[in-house]
Amino acid sequence: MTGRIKGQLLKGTTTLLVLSVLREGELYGYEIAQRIRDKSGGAFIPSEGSLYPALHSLEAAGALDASWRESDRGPRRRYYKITKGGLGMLEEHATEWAVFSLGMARAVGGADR
Amino acid sequence: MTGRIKGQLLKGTTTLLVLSVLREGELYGYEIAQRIRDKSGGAFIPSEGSLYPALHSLEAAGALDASWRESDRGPRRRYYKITKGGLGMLEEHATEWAVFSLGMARAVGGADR
DNA sequence: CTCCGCTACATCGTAATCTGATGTACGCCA
DNA sequence: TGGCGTACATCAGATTACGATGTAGCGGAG
Repeated sequence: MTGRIKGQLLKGTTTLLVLSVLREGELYGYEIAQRIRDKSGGAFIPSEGSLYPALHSLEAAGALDASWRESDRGPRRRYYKITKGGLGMLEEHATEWAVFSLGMARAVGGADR
Repeated sequence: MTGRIKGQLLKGTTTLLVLSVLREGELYGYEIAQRIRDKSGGAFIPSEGSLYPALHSLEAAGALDASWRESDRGPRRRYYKITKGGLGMLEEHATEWAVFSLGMARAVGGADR
C-alpha cells in the first residue's frame, strides 16, 4: 500500500494524465479516472471535482472531441476522443514533465556532485 | 536551453527542494535559490514570493533553525540549518516524490500494458 | 416495494501556494 | 548622485485540486 498521492504535487498533471490515457482510445469520464488509477498503480485517483472541469476545458481548447452515448446499464456517458491538437498538447506536456522530472532528480537525488 | 519550469507543476515541490539543498550544509535564502537553480540544471528558479514564505513556514514547523548574520558586502543574511525534524520531513517528502514520480512514469510512459 | 449502493456527470466553496510586482535597505562603482 | 546587484519581505491575483453536494438511472437485498 504505497498510499494515494494527493494535494499540491498533482497540480498541473491532470491534463497530462487525461491526454495520456486517451491516447489509447475513446473513453468516458468515469472510465478515464479508473484507467488513471489502474495505470498509476493506485497512486492517483482523480477526484470528480478535478476531472470533469479538466475534461470540459480540454474540450473547449479543442484537444478533445466529445459525444453523449446511452449505456445499457446505468446513466448515459460522455465519451472523449483525442484530436490532432490534443496529440500536440500531449507531446508538449510530456516534454515539460520530462524536463521537470529530470530537474527534480538532479536537485533531490544528486546530492553528491 | 531546456526552458525554465514554472506554474502548477512546481506546487508542493518547494519544501522538498529547500530541504534537499540544506542537507548539504547551512545556507542563506538567496543562496538557496541559486543552489536550486544550479542543481536542477536551470529548470527551477524559485521566485522570492514562494521561497521566503516556504522558509518561514519550515522554520515555524521546526524543520529549520535560522540566525541572522552580517555580510561583509551587502545586506545581512538569514542562515538556515536543517534540524533533526527537518531531516525526517525531508525523507517523507522524498518518499512521496518517489511514489509520485513512479506513478507518473507508469501512467504516462507505460502506454503499453 | 423500498432502500441502498454503484455508476455517471456536474458544480460549488475552500484551501494551498506559485508568480510578478512592489518595497526596504545595504554596499560598490561610475 | 544614481544605478546595479545583493538580500529579505509581503501582497494581490491566478490556478487548480479536494470534498461535499446534487441529479439520475439501474440492480440487488430485505
